[in-house]
Amino acid sequence: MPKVTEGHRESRRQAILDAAQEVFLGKGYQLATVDDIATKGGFSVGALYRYFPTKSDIMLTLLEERLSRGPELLRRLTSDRESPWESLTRCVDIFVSALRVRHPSTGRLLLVAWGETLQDGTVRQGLQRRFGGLIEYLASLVRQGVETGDFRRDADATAVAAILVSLADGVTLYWSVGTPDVYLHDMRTAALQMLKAYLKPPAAGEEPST
Amino acid sequence: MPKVTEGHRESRRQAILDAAQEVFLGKGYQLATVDDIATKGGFSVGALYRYFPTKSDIMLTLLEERLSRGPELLRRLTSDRESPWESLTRCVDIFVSALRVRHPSTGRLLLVAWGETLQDGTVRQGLQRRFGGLIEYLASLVRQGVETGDFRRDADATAVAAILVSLADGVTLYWSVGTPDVYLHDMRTAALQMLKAYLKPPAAGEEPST
Amino acid sequence: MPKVTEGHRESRRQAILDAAQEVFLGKGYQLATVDDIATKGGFSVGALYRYFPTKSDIMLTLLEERLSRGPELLRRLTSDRESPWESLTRCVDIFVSALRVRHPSTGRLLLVAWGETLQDGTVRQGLQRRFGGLIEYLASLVRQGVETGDFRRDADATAVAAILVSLADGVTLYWSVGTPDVYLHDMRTAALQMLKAYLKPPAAGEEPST
Amino acid sequence: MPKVTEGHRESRRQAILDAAQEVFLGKGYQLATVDDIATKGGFSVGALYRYFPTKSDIMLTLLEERLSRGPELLRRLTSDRESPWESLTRCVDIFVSALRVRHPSTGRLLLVAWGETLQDGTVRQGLQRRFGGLIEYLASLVRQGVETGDFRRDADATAVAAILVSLADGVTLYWSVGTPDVYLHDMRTAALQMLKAYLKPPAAGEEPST
DNA sequence: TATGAATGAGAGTTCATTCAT
DNA sequence: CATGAATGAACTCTCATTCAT
Repeated sequence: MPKVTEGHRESRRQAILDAAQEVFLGKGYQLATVDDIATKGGFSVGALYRYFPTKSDIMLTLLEERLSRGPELLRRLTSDRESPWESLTRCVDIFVSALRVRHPSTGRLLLVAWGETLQDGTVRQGLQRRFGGLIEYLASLVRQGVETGDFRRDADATAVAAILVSLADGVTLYWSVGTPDVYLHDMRTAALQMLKAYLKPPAAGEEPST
Repeated sequence: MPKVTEGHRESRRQAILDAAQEVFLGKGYQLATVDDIATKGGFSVGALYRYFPTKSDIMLTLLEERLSRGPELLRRLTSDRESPWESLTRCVDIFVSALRVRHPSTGRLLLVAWGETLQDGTVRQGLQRRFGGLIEYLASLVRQGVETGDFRRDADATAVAAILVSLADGVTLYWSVGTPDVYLHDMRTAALQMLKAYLKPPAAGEEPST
Repeated sequence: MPKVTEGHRESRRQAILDAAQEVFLGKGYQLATVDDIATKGGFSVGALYRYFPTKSDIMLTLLEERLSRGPELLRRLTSDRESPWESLTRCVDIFVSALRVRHPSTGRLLLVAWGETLQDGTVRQGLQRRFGGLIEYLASLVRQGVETGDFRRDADATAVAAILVSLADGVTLYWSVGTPDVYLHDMRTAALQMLKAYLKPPAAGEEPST
Repeated sequence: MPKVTEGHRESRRQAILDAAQEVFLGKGYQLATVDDIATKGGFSVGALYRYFPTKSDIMLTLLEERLSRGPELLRRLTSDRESPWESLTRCVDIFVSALRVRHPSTGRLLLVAWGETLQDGTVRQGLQRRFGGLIEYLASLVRQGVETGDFRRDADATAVAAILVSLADGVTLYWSVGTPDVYLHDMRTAALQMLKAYLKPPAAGEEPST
């Protein structure tokens, strides 16, 4: 029977993760010190070490709990009854709104993770698993469209999916870093147009969606 | 007339940059020590500091000399007399072959640079400038195609360019890290097909390029 | 009348000492943590601090209650009516059997205590008091033998006693640490022979004991 | 070709060992901090780490270079042409004078080493090897005396040697800690008398050596 | 000029002790 | 009374940078 409720413990854990994320977003993982995190969160270093055995584990947990959930999240938000094309569109929109308003910090977190990729194999694998998960889902959507006859018969589902994910991550990086000339709205439009032009070639004359 | 010829000095400088790059690619910037670099290159730390005032400057120089040259390189390799579409295709091919055989290490260098983005504003600006340069050139190609009537009239040149560059960088990251399911050849084909379908909507029946 | 019986309190105290001793024997005093002790004993750190004000006090108590009792114990076990020589022999035998079967852990405890000697004056004094107590008793036995004419007249009681105790402690250390070539039985025999040869020089031919 | 002479490097190394020894003697290994050592020696922590990879290595080196040389030292100082009995006497005298005037700090070093015995297997093995070395030499002296007929035929060489070494170490500990009632001179006399009475039983009347 | 030993601030982590529950 | 989460000073070790030789 724990002295402190499980809920308390969990909220504390989240507070640490919040503080850590905030600090990491500011100066990256390597330059962030454990003291920074403790100070930001308003607790002592010792407290932090009751919840995570090493600084690295905090990063890994962040990656697992706040970054790698992407694929399943996307699945949940789109798998209602809608056409594959609508689902794809929704995915793109979810991505854009997540980046812009919903979870802008998650974008920066991805940046932090990429930064650790060379020095920490676990981070690398985490990112790769996330990539795999996203690919898989998007490819399944494309394949579905091919099967229903909505999409061109020779569409390369995996390649398209890989392109979308790579593009999304590339955009995320530049956006997270405040690059000028990254106009999410315009890029969304153009990307969807390209996708549509490829997947649904105009048998008859169709005007592109906005 | 300097005691040591300018040529000698420059070759030494390049040796340092080579050693540094090699080390950075291996463990990232933060974890690489100045001793690592000196050891790898076979010179003393002191020597190193005669050429670069700080460790950070080495990184910055690498970024400037080996990463930011991208735009002008692309320009040089494509601005012969060819159609905008041929140029775009060439750009994609150059990218793929650079990643795969020509300068695979440059891909990893980009990864290193992204990692430093959060902690070093200069690196961030370097990447953004590179982005801007690439965008500008690619957008100009698109605009040219629109003007010549090769491409659809309402094509959003900037958005398409931004998409291509973001995609390229996204692919570079995943590729540099050895992610499975990143098949450059298939992605190249699909991307070109999408691009063509968008820019050159089939007035008549055309088969996609390989 | 205390809420908790004095007996309960005492048994708890002993449980703590037991746990502490076990942990100390394993990794020494400095490396043993208070948590180690609490975990080993199955109680909380807080509980521990209700019985002992500091970690150091546990060590000191162990020293006092389980190490410094040596002299009086020896006294009790030998002061029956027997000749001084028999008493000395008994002392040696008690020592050997204590080391080997009775209280082998006490030997290791002595080792722990010696380790703390440099950093803790109280431990040092405890060991010295113990030394003094043992010396005093053994010397009294020798003196007694001299008075009764059993032992050579010019025997240096204090020196012999100091030799015996130093020897015993030296043996204890090496034995507790599992040193090869420490054969207790052979050493006992040889030591007694030397002692006898010195204290009871053969007026006539006598064969050595054991 | 080293920039700094090998001699310089070695003297620096010794300076570190000296400082470390001094600090260890004062507060033991565990409580001594690396800063203590650096401060005592007048150099920076960093310098220290150029010569020894860890704090523990300093201790180990001290053990190896300043403690484990005992056996060979003893050998060198006694193996001239003299009778086994003279050699044994010399050993005892060397021990006493080393303790008292020659290398009193080595005695304390032994104490430090004993303290680390429980937490560091390498230290333990070092002490055991030293023990073995001493035993071996002393036992060989005894055996020699038996062979030449100087000593009693049934003398147990190993046991006697083990007794002498254990006794010496026991005495060293108590002496190093400033225990009252440890009179080296009297103990030396009594010990030699006991040894002689045992090894050279008076066939004819002999008076004991001083 | 080149060298690499030296510096020392600062990193991650531990743990004796306290105290709200 | 018991608990065990929290504290934070102190520890060992690293590494960018300097500078005597």
